[in-house]
Amino acid sequence: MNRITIALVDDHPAILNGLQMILQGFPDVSVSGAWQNGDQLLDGLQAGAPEVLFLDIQLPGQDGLALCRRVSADFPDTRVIIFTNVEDKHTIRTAFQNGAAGYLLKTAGSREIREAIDAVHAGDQYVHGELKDQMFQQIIQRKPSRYAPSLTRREKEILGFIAQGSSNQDIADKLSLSVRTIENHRYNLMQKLDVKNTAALVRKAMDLGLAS
Amino acid sequence: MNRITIALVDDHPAILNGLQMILQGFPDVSVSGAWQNGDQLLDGLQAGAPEVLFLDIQLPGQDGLALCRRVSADFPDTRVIIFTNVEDKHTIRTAFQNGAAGYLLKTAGSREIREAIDAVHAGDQYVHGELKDQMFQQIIQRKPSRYAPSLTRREKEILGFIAQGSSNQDIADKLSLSVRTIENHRYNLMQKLDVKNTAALVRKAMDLGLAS
DNA sequence: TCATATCTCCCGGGAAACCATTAATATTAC
DNA sequence: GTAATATTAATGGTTTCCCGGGAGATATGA
Repeated sequence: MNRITIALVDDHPAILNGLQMILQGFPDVSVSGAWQNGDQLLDGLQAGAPEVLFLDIQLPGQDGLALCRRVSADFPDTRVIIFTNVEDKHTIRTAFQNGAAGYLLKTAGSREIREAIDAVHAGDQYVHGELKDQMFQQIIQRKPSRYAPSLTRREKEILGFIAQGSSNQDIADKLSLSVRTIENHRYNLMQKLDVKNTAALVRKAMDLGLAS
Repeated sequence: MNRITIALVDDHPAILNGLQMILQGFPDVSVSGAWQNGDQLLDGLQAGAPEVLFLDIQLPGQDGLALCRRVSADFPDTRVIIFTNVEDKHTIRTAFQNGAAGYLLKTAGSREIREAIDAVHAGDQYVHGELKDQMFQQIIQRKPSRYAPSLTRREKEILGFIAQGSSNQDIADKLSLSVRTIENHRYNLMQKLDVKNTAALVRKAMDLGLAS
């Protein structure tokens, strides 16, 4: 019988081992490689590409998504499952755009790993149920992400105006405040959200669900 | 043994009958009402509220979501499952904001109906898997809106950098171009998107799906 | 009530973005 | 191979934002 060949990439040896352990529990699966970074992966693939590749995208000094793209392009028969803790919309979207076939959070258990392997091996897309739930919750109750810093009422209000494209002067007029005050709030907002200009502020506010 | 009391509202007799048929297949469930519009529902509830209510929100001449809100407020012990074909984000969001406990598409089979009943009866939220999948697909394959003006390759590239929070200088360095050139592209972008500052540019780009 | 957080407003200088136009090259497309 | 579009870049002036500090007023809550 043909066993499904699987390879793994993760910079944490513990996770690499843990995942390997789970996979060894599947009789029809054989692990053909377990690497800790992109270079090892690319080397290893020369010796033969696996049918399924578990890829962490938070690798030190490397862009895991670019790696995914490269592997998908160079080894079209290899189905890549992103195996990570990253769960923001943008990363997920980019992953699939870069050729990923599946997306699993590291909270996944043996059962979900099994489902993911079977799905992608059959040519389907697989998405972790937990992830779908989270996305759904984000859609239905536009609540700020739990990673969002807490903003004061005034700050939220002003952030809303900024995200709508109002200038400081506009906001000052609308709220009957001094432009200086708005400038200051804006400055504080950038501090709290850890960004250095308006573009990044708007972007991050939207990503975190702080602006509609 | 206490059977779960369930009532139904749908303006199509066929669906009403079909759903009732499925529910009769569950031994621990008893259908306490089957109505064709909101008025009948409100009358019927006077005689005793069910534990679970299947509610279509496309009722002739009535706002099904408002009905959902009213029932949820007046009969807090009744768990409402929206049973409909409507699957747009806004409707779904409003449904849950109006007190819905579950959301099922009419494509649901006996098994999903069973799951939905059990989930909401246990106090959990239930969302049709098909719906979650569709929402997820919307998120990951975001194509530019058809209302988006056409941007040149360079413009898209630069818009991407701007949305990430890069300054003109940053972008100029990365692309080995003059800051003047970037300024110019940025200006053209604002013209094309009809906005007057960076904040609005980023916002609009995201709304139109031009920036990930 | 007293402390802490928030909101308001100020200064001032430097940096960046905004605006409108022109124009020389590249690239495509027909 | 010419016409249309895209890309690059410039001028030069205007406006807005960015930054970091301080300081009084006003809530809010333990």
